[in-house]
Amino acid sequence: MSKVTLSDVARASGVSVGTASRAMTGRGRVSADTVERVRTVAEGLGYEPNVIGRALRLGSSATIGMLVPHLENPFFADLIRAVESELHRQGYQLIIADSHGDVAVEARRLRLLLARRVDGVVIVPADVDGSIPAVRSTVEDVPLVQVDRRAGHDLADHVGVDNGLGMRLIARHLAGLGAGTALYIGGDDATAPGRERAAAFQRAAEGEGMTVVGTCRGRFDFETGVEGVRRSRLIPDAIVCGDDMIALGALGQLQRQGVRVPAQTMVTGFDGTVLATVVEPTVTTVQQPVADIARAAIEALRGRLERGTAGPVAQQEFPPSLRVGGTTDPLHRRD
Amino acid sequence: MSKVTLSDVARASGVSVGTASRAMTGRGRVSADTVERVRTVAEGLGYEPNVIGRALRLGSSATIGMLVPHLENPFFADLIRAVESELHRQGYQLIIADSHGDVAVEARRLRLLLARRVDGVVIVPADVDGSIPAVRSTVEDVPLVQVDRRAGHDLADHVGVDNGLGMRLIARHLAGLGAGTALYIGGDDATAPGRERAAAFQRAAEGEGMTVVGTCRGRFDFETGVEGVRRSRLIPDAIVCGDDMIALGALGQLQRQGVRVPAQTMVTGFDGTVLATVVEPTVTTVQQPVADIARAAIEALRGRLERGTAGPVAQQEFPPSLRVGGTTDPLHRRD
DNA sequence: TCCAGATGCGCAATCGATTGCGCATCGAGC
DNA sequence: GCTCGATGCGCAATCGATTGCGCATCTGGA
Repeated sequence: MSKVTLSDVARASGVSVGTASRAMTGRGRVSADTVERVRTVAEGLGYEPNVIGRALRLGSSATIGMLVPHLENPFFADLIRAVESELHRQGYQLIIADSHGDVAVEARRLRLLLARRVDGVVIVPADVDGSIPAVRSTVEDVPLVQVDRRAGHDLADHVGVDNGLGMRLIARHLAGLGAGTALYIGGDDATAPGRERAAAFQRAAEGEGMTVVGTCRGRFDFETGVEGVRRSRLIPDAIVCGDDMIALGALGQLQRQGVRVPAQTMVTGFDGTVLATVVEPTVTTVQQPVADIARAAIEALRGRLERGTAGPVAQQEFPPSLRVGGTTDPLHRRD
Repeated sequence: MSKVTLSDVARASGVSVGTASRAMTGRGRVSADTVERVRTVAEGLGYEPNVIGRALRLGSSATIGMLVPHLENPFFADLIRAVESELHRQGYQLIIADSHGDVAVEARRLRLLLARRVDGVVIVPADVDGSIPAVRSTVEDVPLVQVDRRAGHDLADHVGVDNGLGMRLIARHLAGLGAGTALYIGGDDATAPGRERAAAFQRAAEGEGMTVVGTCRGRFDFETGVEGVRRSRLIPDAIVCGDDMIALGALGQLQRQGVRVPAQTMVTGFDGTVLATVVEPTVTTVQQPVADIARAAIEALRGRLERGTAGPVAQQEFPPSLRVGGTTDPLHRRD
């Protein structure tokens, strides 16, 4: 079936391989007659061009590699989905790999992607510092764009969300509901969003006259949320979390401890994943503009593909929006 | 960097390309001396073999393609992770693709994987009937193993979970807690697990003397769980769900309607994903032996890689286990 | 009728790695 | 000293598709 090669098509059409190639691609001088004949034969034989052969000759594979730290994080699944649909619109394919949040694995996967001659790389770096060498060496060879997270500072193009705005939206919302004290549970300094969101909420809270009564930082996962609540002596007016996974962990632990949400304390997440909608009460969160981010990332990649990998590093941040859920519902605020 | 080719290495080592190749692979007759010299030079130049060139020559790429219907379903993320780690242990790479549950997309993605000359395919077919043509034509060209879901019946190797046992575990557990009536909310007949689990629970419930007072079938997602609860007039002793996503939807809707779980009704899921642990109460579920399934799938694939794609179709089912959570906690059964 | 230019197509090189074949060299045995 | 076998390595073909070059044919204009 898929073992039909161009030379089979050529033989069956009575032309040379070169002519058959020209007929299929439409490039070069071939008669309209021949084009039609060859294409008909190709169709009849079920010919599918061998991507490997073409890639070897052209030095490009019409393929982009994408590397994320945790496939099981729904936010990254959303990102992948958005990037994939954007790429397919442009005739590219996507190879997905998972670094398991491990810098060494990440470096290995990057090398494998390069050996596979991907035309470009979309990466969510595992660690803001630890990923620097891998990103730096990759960016010399192939167009690369960082999404969401970032390694180093001006290492390579980056597309993300405006974390400052996101946290201001949260702080304003909470303050508007009368919150005066807040606990922050978020990602640690190993990732750029971890750093930025923590700092951004601190500033935003101050701007709104709220007091941050505690902070807990760890990985972006449920356990961090659970731990953050467990360690906290007092229950503040609001618990602001660095992402939705943490928020779910925190919410669950609060409920286990018999704390009513939003009556006794409010909870917020970040990312706007489906997770925030599957619990009761649903979680107020910051909706990331995933489609915009994906589109901008691909555009940056294509720009470098066409204009060369040199050129100044570009950083883009898209504005998120607030998605209000039951965890900050004023109607149940004090029942 | 990665533009170093074998001929560069050969030139720098003062040998021919052929000898350099033999030195790197270790196959063929080369002196230990030359091997060491060439490898040192290769290392120094940062040589990475070009997978494309090698794949073209060898007709194989040391790569397996994996196609799942919904990347955002944590169960499939678990499966991918398990398959990937098993493959890496054996020196293979994994290309992941998402069919979005669409049979047409699935067929296209399969063709692209074949054009990319993957050595084998691991697939979770989107539809038990609709996926038949795509699976049938793929299985002629390349080793293929179906995981979790299945297309047709004896079309290709399949590795999954013993749905019958899973549902018997659930039924026995619920009956042991005194449940006499149950509502079943699960996947529809578009997937094999959807069919099997529904039928299996029906049988298992009868076996335990329970009455199935209602059934709601749809896609494996949150909405189905929400709908199932919303449509149900009465609240039975237990609500048994076809997977964890449905269970979360059902649980959330119950809580919105003010029904206390497990006090007024119990809820169970299926798959044993992390989802079941992030809500309060945590969900009782059937833990799939994901690692066993992945290992068996790869073993089946390798078997066909070595012994040819012919041979009888093999079907394997692994026994799951019960993971008890708060949704069936007897201590809070009647408070 | 003849020539210039255009058109159609085959030939062969090319991408990078692998491998069968054959030549040259070396050592051992007689 | 000669032969035989083993060993080391280079040559060139090969995988499949693309493309520059050049030959042959055709067309139109003078």
